[in-house]
This record gives sequence, structure tokens and C-alpha cells, in this order.
Amino acid sequence: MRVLLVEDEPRLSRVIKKGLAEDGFAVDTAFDGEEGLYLAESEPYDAIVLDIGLSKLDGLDVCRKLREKSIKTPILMLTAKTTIEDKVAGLDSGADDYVTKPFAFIELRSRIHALLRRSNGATSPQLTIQDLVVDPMKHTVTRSGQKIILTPKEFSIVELLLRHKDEVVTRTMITEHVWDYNFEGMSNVVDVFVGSLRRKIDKHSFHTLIYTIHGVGYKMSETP
Amino acid sequence: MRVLLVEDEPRLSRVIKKGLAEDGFAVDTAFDGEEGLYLAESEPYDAIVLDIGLSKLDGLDVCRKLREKSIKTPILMLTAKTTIEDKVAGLDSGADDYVTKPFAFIELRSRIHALLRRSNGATSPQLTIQDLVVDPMKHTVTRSGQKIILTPKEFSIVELLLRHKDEVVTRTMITEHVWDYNFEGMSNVVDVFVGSLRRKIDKHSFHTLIYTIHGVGYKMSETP
DNA sequence: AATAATCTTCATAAATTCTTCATCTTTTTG
DNA sequence: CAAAAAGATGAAGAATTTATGAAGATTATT
Repeated sequence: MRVLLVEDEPRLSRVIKKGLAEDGFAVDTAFDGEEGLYLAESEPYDAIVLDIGLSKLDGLDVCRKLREKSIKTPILMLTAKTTIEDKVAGLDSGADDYVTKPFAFIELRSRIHALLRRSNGATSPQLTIQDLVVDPMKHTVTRSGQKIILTPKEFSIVELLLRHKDEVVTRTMITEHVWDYNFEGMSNVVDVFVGSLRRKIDKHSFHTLIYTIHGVGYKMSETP
Repeated sequence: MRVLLVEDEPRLSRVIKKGLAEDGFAVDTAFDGEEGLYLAESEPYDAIVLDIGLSKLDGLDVCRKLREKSIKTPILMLTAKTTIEDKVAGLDSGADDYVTKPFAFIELRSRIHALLRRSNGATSPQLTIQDLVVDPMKHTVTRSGQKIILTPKEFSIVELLLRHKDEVVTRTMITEHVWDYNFEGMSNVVDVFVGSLRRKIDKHSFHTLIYTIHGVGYKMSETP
């Protein structure tokens, strides 16, 4: 899952970025409104964390402009005050939720996960297909109750595939959602990772869950 | 269910009150220790949420006085990071559980519910995993009955890990739980502490309880 | 004030993960 | 059916992350 963080205070930005990265997000950072707007328009993020007080372009404006262009990425606002007016303004501009500063990181974290869950139409915090269960918050994967240990990248990839269960996911989508802005991979990394996923998830099971759609990409589903 | 909230910071008080009210509690608020004590004595509450740093009368004092008068209403303490380890634990004022600030509301909420649930049985809440027992209120740790002596920070970290048994806890979460709000986590303090915890808890035992989830954080569980 | 205990930083070693590449296998197409 | 394209896979090297011992700084205790 990829997140854009727009925050001008370097220290806070760093702290949030680190926390989100540990949570398995690929995080891009912007330090002012313009940069944030540009990135939000050009990259496919799963969520945007947007500080309300930014230079060049206010967070509210960024939010409004994005919505005008019908970019519907879930937006979580960071606001300094609690006043009702601010809350209303934020939600009015098209944000989906907000957190008031100062906040505990775990607060931000659970809000983001909630946003993603909502935008995904899911109510359960877990992703499942057949006997495979993936829990992004707990960072656990089991198949038929058996624990499976995945590396961070492997984990992000199953997560993505599962969020698009029964749909084909192209290699481009995978690279765009699992790696961040600075990655220029013209290699077969994705193939290699899918390979190791197969070894860990499908190899010892009767039912195959990961399918290759030749010329297109990969798909997780119960039947080919 | 009736809850008394004793908290002097108006903003925090408002937020907690609102949250609890949404949960269906009838909430009374007091803004200093005297007022809190008076209300706690005169009204029959099901639980009391008590900030430790209060004007006029300290939260600890309120707690102690209530217990002296054999008022046994479950008490949940709100404490600041550093206060807790050094003071509360030793002072044994009679609180049933505590939450350190800043906390996510869901945390407070689940603690209150837990308190109410066991207010009939009335046993001090212990955290256990296999043969390891951690008692947050008594501030003691044993493994297979053997006492283990931990420093305040070490204790705070096992406590957190155990409250999230079987889940990965990221370094950011640990940092936030143990140190002050957005303490810059650019060092490896957490790693060092986990190291010394391992030496005290796991080193002499056959079963490992503390696991590293590479790229994510740490986890306490009985199996990897 | 001196001593002891705890906390923090730092440097280095060790472990794990990521990425690339070459080769082999499968699928598609003419 | 053969050639070409696309995908699978094992292994090596690079890069990142974690473990650890020890020294210095800080805080509490006597």
C-alpha cells in the first residue's frame, strides 16, 4: 500500500514516515502543498496524509483541488486545532477523516487502516481467500492455521493481490503500489517475489491460489 | 453504567467524556482532586477514570483516600510516561489499572470495559505468556516462578509487548509508549533494550518468547 | 559529594532481505 | 512445429536491517 505524506515540519514528517514504513507502507513525502498536489495527481496512492497548515498551498486547497479533479484517494487531515469550524472546513473540503495535533502515532495508524478498510468496502480487518488469512494490522499470514512468515515486500505483495482478489493485477500495479517514488525497476523483481510467495503459500497446499495470467499479470483466486 | 472522570485538562476531559458517552456511559466530570473525591464518595459509580496529575489533591491521594474509606469502585489511572514506572507502581495506591498518556481512545475504552468485566471477580490484571508472568500494578515479573528484576524502561517495554501478545509491535509503537511524544527515534535505543530484555527473559530458558520480525518490529509469542 | 544504577550513543559484526542476472521452462503465434 | 515471447527459478552480490559489547552521559541513591 502506498501513502503520500504532505507535511512541512521535517521532524514530524520523518517520524510519521518511519512509522508508516514499519507498518508496511511505501511512503512518499512532500514538504509543501504544491509538491503534494503534484504527486497526488501523478501517482496512484492508496491514502494521503495531509497537514492542514502548509506553505505555498494550504492543505484544504490541496484537498479541494484533488476532489475537483475527481481524485478520490482517501485523505486524512492533520489539523492543529479542535474547533468545530476547522473540523467542518476539513470535512467540507473533501477529507475523509482528521486527526488533531498533537496525536499519538498509533492514533494516526489506526485511522489510516480504518480509512483503507472503508475505501476497500471491507469491514473485516483481515483479508482472506479460502484457507489463507492475511492480517495487515497484526502482520500475520496463515494458511489452514499454519503460520507463514513473509518478508516485508512479500507481505505487501500478497496484501495487494488479496485486496484485488479475483482480479488481475499487472506488474506495473504491483511496482507502483509496493515500491515508492524512487524505484526504477526494469527488472523481473516482481516475478522473483511472486516466485517466493508461491513457494511459501502454494507449494505445500493442494489448492493453488496464485495464478499467472500470461501477458497480463497475476491473480489470486480460488479457481483459475 | 456510570463513570466519573477526574481530569483537569479541559480539552482532554471533553474528548474522553464524549467518547465514553458515545459508548453509552453516563459520565460525570470533575476538574480537580477535591471535586473528584467528593463526587466519588457521594455517588455510586461503576468506574472512575482518574488523572494522576491534578491540582488541589493528587490523583494518587484521591485514590488512596477512597480505598481508606473502603470505596472499591474500579479505578483507571491516567499517567504521564515517566511518572508511572517510578512512582505509581511502588506506591500501590489502590488503582486497578492505568493507561499512559498520550493514548488512543480505543485503548482507554477497552481498559474500562475490561475493568468493569472483572469488577465482580476483582483480581489484579496480570499479563502472561507461557511461564512468564507480568503484573503491571505490582510491577513484578517472574518466569517459571523465578523473579526477574527489570529496570523501568525494560518493564514498560515487556508490558507493551505482552499487551499485544502474538502481534508485531513496531519500534515506533514502542518508542511512543515508553518515551515522550514524538521522541526522535533515529537511534537504536529500542533495539538495545530488547537486547537486554532477551538476556533477562529468554537467555536462560528453553523457549524463546521474544521474536524479531525483520523490517517490522518485535513480537512476543510462544511460536515464531 | 561520591557511588551506583540506568539510559543512550556508537562502532562493528552478523543476519536477513532485496535485486540482478543468467538459464531454463512454458506459452503463444506464425 | 518451430521460433519468439513471456515467465520461472536458483544463485550471487549488494544493500539494508538487526545484534551486541562497551563507553560515555544522565539520573537516582547513599
